[in-house]
Amino acid sequence: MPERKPRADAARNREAVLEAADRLIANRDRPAQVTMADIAAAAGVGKGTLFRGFGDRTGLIHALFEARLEPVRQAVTEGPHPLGPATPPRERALALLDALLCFKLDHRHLSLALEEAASDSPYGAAHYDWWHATLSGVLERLPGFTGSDFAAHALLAAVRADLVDHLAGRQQLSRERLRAQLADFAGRVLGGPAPDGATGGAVSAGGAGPH
Amino acid sequence: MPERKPRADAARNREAVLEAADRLIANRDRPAQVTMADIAAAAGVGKGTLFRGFGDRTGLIHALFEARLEPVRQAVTEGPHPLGPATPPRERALALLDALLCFKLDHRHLSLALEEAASDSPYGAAHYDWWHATLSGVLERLPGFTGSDFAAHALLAAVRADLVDHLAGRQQLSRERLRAQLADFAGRVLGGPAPDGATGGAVSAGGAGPH
DNA sequence: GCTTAAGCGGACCCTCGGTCCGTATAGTCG
DNA sequence: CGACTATACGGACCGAGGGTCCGCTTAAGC
Repeated sequence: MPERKPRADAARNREAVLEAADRLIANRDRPAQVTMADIAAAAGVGKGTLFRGFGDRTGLIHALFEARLEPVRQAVTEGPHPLGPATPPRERALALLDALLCFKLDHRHLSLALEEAASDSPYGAAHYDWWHATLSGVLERLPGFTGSDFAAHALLAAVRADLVDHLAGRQQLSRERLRAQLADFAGRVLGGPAPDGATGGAVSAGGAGPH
Repeated sequence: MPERKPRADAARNREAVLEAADRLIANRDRPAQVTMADIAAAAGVGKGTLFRGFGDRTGLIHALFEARLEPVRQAVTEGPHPLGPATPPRERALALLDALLCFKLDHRHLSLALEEAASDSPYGAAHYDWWHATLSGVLERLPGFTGSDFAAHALLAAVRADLVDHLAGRQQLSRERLRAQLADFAGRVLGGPAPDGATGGAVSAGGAGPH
């Protein structure tokens, strides 16, 4: 295959851009306020470099999001107990949702930016499909559970970035309270026995986790 | 109060603009493709008239949405059986969600436009607060139901325009199938007895309803 | 060191939301 | 019915921001 490895300065610049974008988005409170020119300036590169490396604004945000999400994804596909594949379905579904919620709380602005940058809504973005497939697959393994496809969509909708932002930011709902509410809600959807405690999921990298 | 009634031509133009916007949004498949200039041209007025009458793009879409939603709102606040206030909580909650889903299906592009036009996410828009307050209030009357505030948010998230659009449009899920799935999901959240049939809610105006 | 192609960057372009102000007219009063 | 004025019209204009282009720079192989 024609995979050519990029020049050293290109790689360095790519990192600088991602880092600058992350910082800018995290600091301004409306992600739309961060312009491509801002990012280029903050990273110390020209606009051309941004667009050559990422295609367009959506591509840049997407790449950044993907990079930050990677640890969580890893924890889900091959990680240890609560998130990993060995966990029994009910508990794992709750852990997945909790981890996703924590991630969105920890990367509030970035997640928000991703949703509003998505040219055609979050749906159709690769990472959404992945979450949906994963969650849906887990639900399917719950004995007697039906409609797992729609249920997965609906549960994921409950942790959408703008809703999370609205509740945590505008309405000052604390992290713990939010997690508890979500667990309560999800538990009801999954049916079966009430959980005997907090789910405690979430990966440590990037600050995600109970905090 | 200084409520002056508008000049006749102003009122006529206002209607023309709403009508043109509705038509354009419904026909193009990405609402963002419809520009303010397009709408002005289609309505046979100048851009100035648009902005004078509605403030900005968000205001225009909002006004249009509000106008189309009015019948549903009416049916909820003072209408007859399934949607009206006299209905027992569980059934009414299901009817509300079903009506909202039907509305979003019937006004897919408009709802989509509203969500992506909202300067700061759907949350914080007046109509969302109204739906949330209403649904949350209904849930509260369910005996033994807890966390109705969050549950209302989560349930409303399940019928967000872009998700509905994704399922109905991109994934070709039929109207009836979608309604059944939602009813199933919501039923699980509400707990209690399984419903004995379709909820059948939705107002007739504007084409909303079982179809 | 020399060559070369990968990479750089910022001037430039275009679209689109939003503004402004000179002109036209609906509504009113004598 | 004609004059007067507040209201509204509309399109030229503006600024911002995403995205492009091309002459210059420089890393990397020989």
